[in-house]
Amino acid sequence: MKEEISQFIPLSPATLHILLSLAGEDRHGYAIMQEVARQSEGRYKLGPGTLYDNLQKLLDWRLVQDLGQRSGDDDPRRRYYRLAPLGRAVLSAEVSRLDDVVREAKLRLQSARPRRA
Amino acid sequence: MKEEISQFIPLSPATLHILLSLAGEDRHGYAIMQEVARQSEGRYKLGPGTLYDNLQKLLDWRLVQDLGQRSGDDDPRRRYYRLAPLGRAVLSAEVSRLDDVVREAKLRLQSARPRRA
DNA sequence: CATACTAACTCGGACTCCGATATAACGGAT
DNA sequence: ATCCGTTATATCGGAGTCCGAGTTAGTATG
Repeated sequence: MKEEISQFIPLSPATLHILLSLAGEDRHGYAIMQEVARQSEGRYKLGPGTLYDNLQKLLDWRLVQDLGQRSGDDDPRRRYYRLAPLGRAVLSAEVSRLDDVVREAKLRLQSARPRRA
Repeated sequence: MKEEISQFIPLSPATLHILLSLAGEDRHGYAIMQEVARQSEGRYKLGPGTLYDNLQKLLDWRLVQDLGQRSGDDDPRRRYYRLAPLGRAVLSAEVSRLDDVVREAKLRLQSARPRRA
């Protein structure tokens, strides 16, 4: 189990943002691109190449499920994706790792600063 | 200046860890590998290929300086590297971005339960 | 002097990134 | 009806990156 999760870590920035955008709700590809841009306030933008490469990889790894079309009056072109339980576990492990990295980095950046109040 | 920094972001996991390992003190290549393994408690290990590809890139970008050999009774094979001021600024910006990502992710992971079909 | 470790570095194949491009359905305004 | 900007999925190929295996050689201890 633990090994299953750790083999996917660390996640590339693109992969991390895609999983994160699916953590709150199921989304279709175009919505993932928009959500990633929104979440990062435009600091990070996903092109279609990166998105679909990653989505394919995530489907192969079973971190994400393909839901296909959604019923109702929804735009029938849309293909929805859902974060699978394993994907959620991987995202969670990666976030906790990054949390450690961020804590460590803050210490280092603060203590070893060139003098200046 | 802001643009100068943002063009390097996001950093790949390898690049981030190398910069972070240099934030506290100057290190030679082998020590960077050991420090990255130590910092991540073995969860992330850098091979020499990744290390030297990245180091070359960081030198080209002037985020890191090559200090060459250190004087004294130090092992003369060692080549030391130092985090340049621009590198420190980039690391700082990336850490602050990751901090946002981590905060957002924690919210998403706790508020949204896995759904079933 | 052997052998384990330290140290820098190269190589090449696999993998990833990512914009340009293709295709087409949608929605609203003429 | 037809036009047009947007929404939407997807592929392609070049550039860039990852990364372990291997090379060479100095160091340190027994």
